This record gives sequence, C-alpha cells and structure tokens, in this order.
Amino acid sequence: MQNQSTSNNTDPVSITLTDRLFDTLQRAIVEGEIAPGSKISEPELARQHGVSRGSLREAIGRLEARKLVERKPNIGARVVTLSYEQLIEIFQIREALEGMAARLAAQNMSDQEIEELQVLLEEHGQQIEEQQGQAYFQKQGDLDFHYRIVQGSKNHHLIGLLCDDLYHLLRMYRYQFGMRSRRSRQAYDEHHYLLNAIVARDPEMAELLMRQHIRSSRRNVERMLLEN
Amino acid sequence: MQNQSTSNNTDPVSITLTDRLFDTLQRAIVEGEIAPGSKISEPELARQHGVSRGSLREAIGRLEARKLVERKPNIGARVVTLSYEQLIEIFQIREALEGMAARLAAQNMSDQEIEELQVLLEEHGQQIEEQQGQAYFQKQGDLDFHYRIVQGSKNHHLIGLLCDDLYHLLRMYRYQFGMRSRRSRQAYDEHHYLLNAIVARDPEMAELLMRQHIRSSRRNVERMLLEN
DNA sequence: TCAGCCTAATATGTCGACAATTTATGTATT
DNA sequence: AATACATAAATTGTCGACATATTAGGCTGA
Repeated sequence: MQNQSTSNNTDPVSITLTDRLFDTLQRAIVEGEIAPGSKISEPELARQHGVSRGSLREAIGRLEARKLVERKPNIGARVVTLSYEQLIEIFQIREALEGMAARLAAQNMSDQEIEELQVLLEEHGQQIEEQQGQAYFQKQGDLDFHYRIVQGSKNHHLIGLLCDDLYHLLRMYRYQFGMRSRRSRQAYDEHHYLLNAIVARDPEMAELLMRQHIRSSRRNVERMLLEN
Repeated sequence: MQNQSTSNNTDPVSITLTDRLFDTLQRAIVEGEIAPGSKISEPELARQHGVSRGSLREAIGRLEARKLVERKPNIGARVVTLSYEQLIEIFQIREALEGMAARLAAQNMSDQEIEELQVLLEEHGQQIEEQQGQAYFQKQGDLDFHYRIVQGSKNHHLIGLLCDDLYHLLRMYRYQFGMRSRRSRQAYDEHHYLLNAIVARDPEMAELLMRQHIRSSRRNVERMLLEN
C-alpha cells in the first residue's frame, strides 16, 4: 500500500539527486551510522557520496527542517544529540497529535479501512501467540497500526507532521536507546480497545484511548531508561 | 521579550544571506505580496534580490519545509494555494497542540510568568473597553496571549512547531481571507477562564478550555467564510 | 483550422571555484 | 610553561557556468 517510493510520478527516474542524498543521509543518521552529536563535514561527505557541496547542502537543509541535524551559521551542522528530556517532549506531542488523529479516524475512516485494520490486528494477535518475544515484529506491528490510524484521520497536514517529521526522530531514539518493548501483550490489548471505539464511531473515546495508550508507552520507556 | 531577531548570537552581522532572503520571502508570501498559487521563478527572484540562484534555492527549500511553497522536481516551486479544507486541518492541529501547550503551561509556567500574563490580559481588557472595534489590536492581543501560553509549556519542540511552522501559515490565512475577529469580547472572556485554570494549576481544565477556545474560534471563521 | 512533431528558448539540477569566516598552528613575550 | 597574538589551513557561504529537463513556438500535413 505504501510502497512505490513515496511518489506517484510518471517518470520514476525523475527523482533528484538531492532527494536520494536526503534519504540516504536520513537513514544513516536514524540508524546511528553517523553518530549523534558528530559534526557533519561538507567536503568530506560530498566526496564520500560523489556529489557537489551544493546538492549536499540542500539535503542538509532538509535534515535540519526535520530536526535531525542542527546548524549554526559559519560553524556547520551537527547530528542532534538525543536526550531524555527531548524524548519526553516528543511523547507529549505524539499524545496530542495522535490523539487527535484517532478522534478524526473514528469519524473519517471508511468501513473498508476499518475492516482491513481489524484483519491486521488479528495477525498481530496471532504473531504474539506463536512467537512471543519477537520484539521486532511487535514494534513493526505497533508502527503499522499507528500509521494506519494517522492515515485514517484524512488530515493531510497532520499526516505529514506525524509520518514525515516526528516518525523518523522517534525511530532514531529507538535505534539509539535500544527501546525494545516488553509489553506487547498489553499494547495489543490497548490497540483492540482503541479499534473498538473506532468501530463504534466514537471520536471522544478513540482520542481518550489513544492518549492513554501513548502515555503508558511513555511510562514503559521511562522505566526502561531508568534501569540503564 | 521576543525581539532581538530570533538569535542570541555574539555577532549580529553573522546572519547569513540565505536567512535574510528566507525572512524576506516568507513575509512577502504571508502578506500576499507574492500571490498564492503563483509560480516562483528562480532566475527572476534571484535577479530582483541581487543574489545567486544557489542561495535562493536554499531559502526556497526552507519555505517548502514550512509548507508555504510546494515544489515539484524539474518543474519548479509555487506558492501554496489556500483552501477552506486546509484551514480546517490547521485548526484541528492547533486544537491538539495548543491544548497540550495549555496543559503543560499550567504545570510549568513560573509564578512570575503567570503574573505577567495577568497584567497583559488586563491591558487587553482596557483596550476592548476604550476602543471597541480596533480589530488589529485585538488580533495582536490574541496572538500575544497564545504565544505566551505556548512559551509557558517549556516544550521546545512544541514551541518550534507552533511558533515557527504553523504560525506563519495561519498569518497567511488571516491576510488572504481577511479574517477579522468580531468576537473580541468573547475571546477575551475565554482567555480569562483559561488563565484562571492556569492560576489554579489545573492542567486538565486548562487543556479543555484552550480546546474549546480554539474550536469556537474555528466556528467563528467558518461562519465568516460562509458569508463571503 | 487543428493536431502532432521538431526545434529553440527558458527553467531547473548540478557542479567547481572564489570569498569570507572559523579553526588550527606556531611564535613570541612575560 | 602559559597566555596572547599573528599567520596558515580548512570550512562554510556565495557565485557563475554547464548539463539536463521542460515549456514555448513554429512548421508540416491532414
């Protein structure tokens, strides 16, 4: 469904060099290949990727807009450093935004979309039964579920904010802090309650349950980080 | 308080050319000097402002990140076209985000900040008494109030999202649609209720009242636009 | 007259080079 | 030896030019 590389262009080759660079660098930063807090040297990176500094600078500009790097005039760009405080900030924003997304999804998702989401959730349930402990599939499942809710809001601006901007920052935290989730069963249940509210077309309840879900996810992360 | 041109740099001249260009273009777009939907010609704009296309392109990239222009590869950039639907989307996002900001402000604002906000609100009250109908001051007052609440959340990411990204888009709508507010008295009252909740350090109530405030502001805009 | 193609003109994408600023290096002075 | 200053090296900011893609205009043929 969300394959086909982001664009419905007629000519698939028309993707610009800056675009590819941006994707590559974003992945490298999110996955920690370029360490958090490290300086980004324009001459070096340009040489490594075989592109001119001009194209590279445009890519860095986009990374800056997504808060993946910070730039200071005449000094240069650095990969952001992750902090506990900023992670909390992100969770607060997610709570507000995804809560609204759930509210809107309860109003705007088509019946078919809801059915497909029920099917997806059943698959997650089976995966949890069969292979308990497969953290990867659980995380991926969690992301899939949230992704569909956000799409279901039909609010394009909101979708962009969540899926383009916040999503990658969050992924970066998962990689860096090794945020494995040990509460897949509970998360699965919470997804179920939320979906029930959407089936019932109850926006108020959907928002409430989504916010509770994200709050409990945040508490889980807090506990995990305090363990070290 | 928010003067001094965004930066606490040691050297005020160190602001880059791209920065100035960005500010200039953003203002021109927001105030309608460059019409919505119009094409942005790189050679023409570069010549007008006496800069190279490279610097201009970096500025355009930032405008794109703020959703003020839309870009298509090999085609060019256009100023966004405003629509009723998108305005509704923005109000939904504001409701979620500013609601959260109010919640956090009730927890995190200092006593002094709250006192200053009370003083500000009293001034607004007097202005409404004295010169009723001065739509400009009322709008400015509304912005000031919301601005301080957002700052009071102490969530830097949230502050950036609201004050850097959404704010200018909203201003653009105000200019384009001529959104004068005819409910200054009611807005003033709603601000008062909200402030009371913050004084009482009641996050739940603060969020609720902020969301109601934004919803009623949205309804007002809807009514106004339907009149044509 | 209109549709379709071919060519010219213009616009965007990318590059390498120069200018200005910051950082590193080395020297001198106390 | 440590600090301060001066100089050199490297990095970022800005520019003009070339490569490539799109648009405009004219020509041909039905």
